[in-house]
Amino acid sequence: MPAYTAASLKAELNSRGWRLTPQRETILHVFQNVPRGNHLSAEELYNVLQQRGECISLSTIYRSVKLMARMGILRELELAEGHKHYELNQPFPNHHHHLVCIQCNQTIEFKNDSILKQAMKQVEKEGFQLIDCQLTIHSICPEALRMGWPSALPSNWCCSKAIAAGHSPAEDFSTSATFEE
Amino acid sequence: MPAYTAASLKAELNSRGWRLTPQRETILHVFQNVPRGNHLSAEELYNVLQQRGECISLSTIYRSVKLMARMGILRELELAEGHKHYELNQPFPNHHHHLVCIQCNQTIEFKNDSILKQAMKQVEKEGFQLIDCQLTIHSICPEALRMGWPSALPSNWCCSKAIAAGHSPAEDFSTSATFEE
DNA sequence: TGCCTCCTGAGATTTATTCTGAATTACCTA
DNA sequence: TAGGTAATTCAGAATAAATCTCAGGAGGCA
Repeated sequence: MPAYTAASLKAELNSRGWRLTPQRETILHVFQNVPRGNHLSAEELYNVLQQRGECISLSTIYRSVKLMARMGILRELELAEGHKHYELNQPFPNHHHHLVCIQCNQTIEFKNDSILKQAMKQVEKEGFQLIDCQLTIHSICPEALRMGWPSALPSNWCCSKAIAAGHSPAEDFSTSATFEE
Repeated sequence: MPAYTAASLKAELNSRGWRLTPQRETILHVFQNVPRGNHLSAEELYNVLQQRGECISLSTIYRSVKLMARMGILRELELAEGHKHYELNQPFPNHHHHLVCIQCNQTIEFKNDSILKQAMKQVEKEGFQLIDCQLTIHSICPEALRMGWPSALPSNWCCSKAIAAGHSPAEDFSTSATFEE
């Protein structure tokens, strides 16, 4: 899981019989410049690209993102309900896991090297080859608990922290994807 | 995460303002009698129930299964592509995690108590309340590797082990759900 | 440079999941 | 134990994420 450049992406693709296209390069570039802790869905990625004047069709985005996940370049996350998110699959020391509130979708990243180690041990034992490992913790955030979760809360209730962080189930994620460039 | 009886399920539901219905009881009963290592999708659960002469509508199944996942009775698994699977959320010593081949969807369950411990530590640190924690390892199985994954394989190729175990992407899971009763 | 594939884009299509509204029923209280 | 109330169910329609199709375009290798 190295930090890909155009050249190394091309090498990796070609070695598997696939091709480097401007679209694939652009998509990887977006993920490499998303602020830490921000994951993008296919639709969000589409919007980000449109805002930058780069138009890549949704089909291509879905195809590219899935391809890169299979290659181990991206990881496919299942955090919020209803759609997948993607982020760079980073090696130690940036490899991390997710703690999610199932009420408001608020997500906290955390690092724990021993988890990756244990996954590698398990994979080796079975003779498999590791692509990615994700520990996802489903839980309830403190604010929801204080509000009397679950009986007192409507199913779309969202805590203030989650709204501030852009994790609200109702909110459009596309605008939260700013860049560090 | 106790072993639920009708009475304890009722108590748990009522304490949250929800009701015990025959449908919910039946659904829980099915999960309690599925052979170990078998997860069911909503559709598969529907078929299993039909085969047993119990007819519960798909809407109800989706709603019940989601409700029980929120309660921590079931866990929602994202193993194969395209749809979710559910299984009982079991406490130590039956709590387990999944190793998945992303080529053929073959799934291996494994136990590792330290993962749950570390998740609990993390949850406590953030003041959250644990519902479930899942370590999902995405990887490539030995047979796919021997066959020259990924370049030499069509995207729907499935290894023999996975077909035998009913993990084939193309296969209908519904018939594999037999009971121990 | 040219050929052979693979890749892209636009839009139709698929399919898991949710929504809707009327009828039913579980639970609480008297 | 009966009755009121609000949750729940069912059937089918609706939604939306993701995939498929196919014609035109372009990357990679000889």
